[in-house]
Amino acid sequence: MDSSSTRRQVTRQKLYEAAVTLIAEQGFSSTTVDEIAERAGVAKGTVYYNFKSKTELFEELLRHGVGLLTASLRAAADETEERGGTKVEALDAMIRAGLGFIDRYPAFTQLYVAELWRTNRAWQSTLLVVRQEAVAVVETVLREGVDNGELSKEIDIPLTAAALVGMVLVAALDWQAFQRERTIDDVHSALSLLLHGRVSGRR
Amino acid sequence: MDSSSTRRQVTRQKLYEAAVTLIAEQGFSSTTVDEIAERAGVAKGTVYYNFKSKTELFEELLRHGVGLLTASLRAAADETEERGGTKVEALDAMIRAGLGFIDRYPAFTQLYVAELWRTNRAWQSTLLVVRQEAVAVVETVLREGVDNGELSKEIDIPLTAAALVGMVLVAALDWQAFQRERTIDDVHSALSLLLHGRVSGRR
DNA sequence: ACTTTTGGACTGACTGGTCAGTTCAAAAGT
DNA sequence: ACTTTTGAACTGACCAGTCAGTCCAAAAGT
Repeated sequence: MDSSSTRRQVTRQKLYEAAVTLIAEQGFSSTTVDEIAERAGVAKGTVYYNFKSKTELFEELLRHGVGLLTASLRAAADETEERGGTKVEALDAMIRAGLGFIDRYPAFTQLYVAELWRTNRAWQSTLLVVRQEAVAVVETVLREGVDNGELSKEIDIPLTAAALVGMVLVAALDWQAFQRERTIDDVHSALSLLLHGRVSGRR
Repeated sequence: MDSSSTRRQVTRQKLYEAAVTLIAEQGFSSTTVDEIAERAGVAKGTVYYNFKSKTELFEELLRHGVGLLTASLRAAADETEERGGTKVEALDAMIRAGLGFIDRYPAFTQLYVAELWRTNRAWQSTLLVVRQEAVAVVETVLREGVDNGELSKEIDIPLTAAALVGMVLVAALDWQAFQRERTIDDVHSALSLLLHGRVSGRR
């Protein structure tokens, strides 16, 4: 993460890690600052020395995590681009990147989904910005695909982007929570089949 | 349940309605029983006369809501069956039914998604049962479709069911939260296009 | 070399408020 | 007669945020 490994950075990182799992399991409100501090192996005061409030800690956590996700999606898209792949291939690569992210940071994903559609919460505006960054990456690829004729002009870009993201998110969380025995490749090919429209039996 | 007393049922219904919107907005832990009672226009004592605890109220809410959803999905599937429609048509009808449900009970959907993948919570077992009921309806249709050759034998039924449910859920929540101007038909056709594999530009 | 000062990082007991759940006598509803 | 609801007061656990003080390594002073 942050290259300048000052003492402070190390502490913040420990706090992120402690907070993300606790909040994913219990939700924001029923996770106490004492718990976070204890899990991070740090005194409660340290939390407040490093963050203005419990909410601010959480918001920075969100920014941090979504930053990692969008970076990973963009990398997948760019890499396909460089290889001269099609846009559908880019989408496929992004699905895989998304699954990889969720596999590596399941707690973060859980927490993100749980908070995303809540209204009236302190961090709504942060979430909105951060969501748009992630969805925009998918929308861009869809738009390019429509422009070069590879994708149907009929598609509704924002809605399709949302549906694709949702498909990946929910399938992956379900996999993590209820179907642990599957491999990431199982999940990827199930989603790939849907993306390529090969669910109905023709061919 | 106790079909005897109508008065009690009315009170419980008012409490469900109050609780569902408040919890969807704020989450379970930061919603107080006093708030729920006030919004329902009922005394606090009444809450505890009708439910053992705040948690129990919430669990019954979950059961109640998912009951409505599965009933609506099953109705859509059965109706298509009776009309002699194909399985893909049944899936399409279920997507529409799902969207209709989310449109009618957005708060419930929000709350369900927020809680579904949490681990270590009091009501986890309730959620697990209730989730399985809903997903099973989709899995059944997929299985029948594979059996009669209408759907590809390649598909992984549990994963595809999860992905389809996720697609609908997330697209609909996004629609409700961020793209209110769209109609339910916009959303339905975007999802339908995906289901039929007509995203790639061929015809 | 040696003492002293500085300041960033951390500590943990404490405070003030909040909230689930209880109690109960009286009223309302059926 | 009986079930259900009311309303308001009360308890005790719990928790976000505070703050006076500790720790320590490196800089400054002698």
